[in-house]
Amino acid sequence: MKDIIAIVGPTGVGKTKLSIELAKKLNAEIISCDSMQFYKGLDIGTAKIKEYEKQGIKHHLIDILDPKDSFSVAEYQTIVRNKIKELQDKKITPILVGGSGLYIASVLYDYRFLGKERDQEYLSNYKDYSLEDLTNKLREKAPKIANNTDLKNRRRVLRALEKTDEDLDLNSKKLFYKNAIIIALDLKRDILYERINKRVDNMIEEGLECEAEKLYSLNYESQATMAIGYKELFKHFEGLMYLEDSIELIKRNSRRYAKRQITWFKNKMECYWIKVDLNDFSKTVETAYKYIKK
RNA sequence: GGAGGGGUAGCGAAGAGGCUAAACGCGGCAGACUGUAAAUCUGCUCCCAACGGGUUCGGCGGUUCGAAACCGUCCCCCUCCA
Repeated sequence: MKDIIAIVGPTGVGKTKLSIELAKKLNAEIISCDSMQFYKGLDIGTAKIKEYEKQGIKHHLIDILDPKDSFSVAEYQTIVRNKIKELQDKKITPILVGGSGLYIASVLYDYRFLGKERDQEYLSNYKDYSLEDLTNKLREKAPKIANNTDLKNRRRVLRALEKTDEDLDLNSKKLFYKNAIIIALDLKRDILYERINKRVDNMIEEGLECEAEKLYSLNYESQATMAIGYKELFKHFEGLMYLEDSIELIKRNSRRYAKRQITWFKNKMECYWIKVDLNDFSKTVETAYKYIKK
């Protein structure tokens, strides 16, 4: 029997549904691993679970942040590991559910955040530097780190500039929890994409535009405002785009996101993959349950 | 019937004699990613036994050392006039 369960997969496969079904069978509570569901007010666009859908199952790490707050994986790791301990002490099985690969990996694997954290002020010094300038600077300052950095990625190069050699000595291949299981949900690509498209239409019907407008009116630039489903509508609010085009963009970005998620789970984590049975979801639940009991 | 505009890879769209298997965007695929991660970034996408070869830019026929680009002709589409 596994004592920590993670349910991962691309957006729109049915992670939430499976997590509830499993939690009902186990003495379990759910910990969200969704980098956007942390934020209050981002409900429709992040497909946040609704109160009645929870069916009495306790959820953690949802609505813990204000949309203008910033957050980091390192903080997340600490909070969640503490939360896991707390639940286990109470003999409750934690089920981690979400699609934010790095966040999940940071908890489940032996990720260590030893160096300096990101420093917005420091980074702003380099605002006007070209990528080339930045790479040269990095090569000069820390050649070892430069060799381990994607030098075509401006954001990475910037971050690398504030890294220390401690960051190089990282061991993340090992599971942090020995008895954890990662279940990854999957669907045939075209079916997944179709579902994603439909889900976006539903979100619009449920009032995503209104929700986005509220976020927009805060007039903040933060991690939350980069969420898919919101940033595209902002373009419409700014008069740069027709509503229909914004909606299409949301669909496109969601599809691309799903694809990136699949790449991550396939290559960065060791998962038990389950093809979701859309006609008979109980079969999917059964399969997952079997893996957990092993 | 007359006058214009146009037909380019899965789609949209550049290209107007050699540097073009053909920009760019979309779509698709693969990948990277340890402190912004729903972010950020990279590669591939005509066909093949593929560091080489084969077939392309509506059809056919020309001009030329050389054409997607020039000429003729035919087919199709759009706009306007009758």
